[in-house]
Amino acid sequence: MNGKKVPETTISRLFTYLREVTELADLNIRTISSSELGERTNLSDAQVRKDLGYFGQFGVSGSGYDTQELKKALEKILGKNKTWNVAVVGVGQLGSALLSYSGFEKHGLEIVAAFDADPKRIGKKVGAITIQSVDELAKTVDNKGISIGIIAVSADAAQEVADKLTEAGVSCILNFAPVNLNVPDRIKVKDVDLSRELETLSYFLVNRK
Amino acid sequence: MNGKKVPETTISRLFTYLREVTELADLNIRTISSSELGERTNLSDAQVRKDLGYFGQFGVSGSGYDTQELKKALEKILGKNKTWNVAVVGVGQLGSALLSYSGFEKHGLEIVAAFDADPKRIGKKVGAITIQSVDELAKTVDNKGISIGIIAVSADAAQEVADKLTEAGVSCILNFAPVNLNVPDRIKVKDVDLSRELETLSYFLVNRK
DNA sequence: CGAACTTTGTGACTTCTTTCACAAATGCTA
DNA sequence: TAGCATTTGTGAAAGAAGTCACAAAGTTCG
Repeated sequence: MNGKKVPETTISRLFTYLREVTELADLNIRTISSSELGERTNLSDAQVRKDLGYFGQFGVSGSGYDTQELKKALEKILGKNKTWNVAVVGVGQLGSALLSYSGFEKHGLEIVAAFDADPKRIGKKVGAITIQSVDELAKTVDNKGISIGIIAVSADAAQEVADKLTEAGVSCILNFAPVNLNVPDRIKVKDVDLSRELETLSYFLVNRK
Repeated sequence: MNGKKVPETTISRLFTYLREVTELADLNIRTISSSELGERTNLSDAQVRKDLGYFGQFGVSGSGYDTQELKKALEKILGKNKTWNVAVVGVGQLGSALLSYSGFEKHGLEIVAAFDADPKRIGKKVGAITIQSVDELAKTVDNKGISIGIIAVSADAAQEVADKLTEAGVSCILNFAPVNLNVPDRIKVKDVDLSRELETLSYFLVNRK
């Protein structure tokens, strides 16, 4: 990788490139040009080349990119070969759904702990995970080497949970609560807010021609 | 609204302003300055003023914004006072969850139809909705005045569903499938891709200092 | 081997978004 | 009412992201 800051949108597109080259590699297609890859992902050829250019030179003039090689390079860049431990805080409707969601593994994330404040829930099991009291959060994050915390509590409680996760030492927070969390810069917060998406749709409907 | 194009990020922030002023108005706080509002939403005062500036002049020099007024203005801008009819296509795990998700109403969206390709599912009821064959999509979209289609099918089938929704005449598509949909410009597509969010987290973990 | 063709990698340019900074407007106090 | 303090609204400047366009590198084929 050269020195320049990589836009987050680039990272996001890298995953779509990875999907495509994986498919192509499986079909035994050996090479693909930036323009073909762009066509398949609805992006311009220049965009594809620029995005890849942040991380090195993967292509060959005249023939394009080797699908196998590009696949491997992207997997490495994107950390697809690593796994991370995850804690879910809040085991209500959403939290429970996340605990039984099978998609995490596929992305190298493993839920290894779950916390709730409600005494009625503490001690119960969801799959292989026993719900713990939030008081045990710091200890467990440390013991189990948890680097990602998922906030699946109500908006009211979210900041408090974020503080606890921060103090416990996680690196990332995936926040499902519709609030702006205040955390130190070193912590990456990713907001997932279906409400916001829905709201944006309705704005579009009101203001379309 | 003046003539300039409004960035989508501005729209998104408008919703956070609305949340704040709603809370403030409920607490009987009469006015708020752009800097206070910025502090509460982790944004700069200039950003707040610029965002609001796209839609008119809502503030008063020297004292700031009237919370009640700003709330009403934002609700109007954002279409909070309207409702829209929604169709869900694909009634698997995700589709079923969406059908029983209570959050849509709160945002002025009402699910009025559900479709699936699987004959075993057609005719069954989920809540008040009877699952229909996708063959009836066009007719139903027209009859019920559906303007939003939600794609909750597998990646393979998503483009085909998008084509059908487009032809049927919806204005927006909320896409839960991890693919890039090709649709005409007049149609607004909103991708919701939890996988992508998760993947981005793992990139961050790999590349943090 | 050489000419014609393809495709990359990357600076320059353009467009979009955010921040700065200040005149103008209003509120507050004596 | 005068003067000081706030705060808005908005052009201008800065910064970020995306597009263009072309030299350089590599491929293909007679």
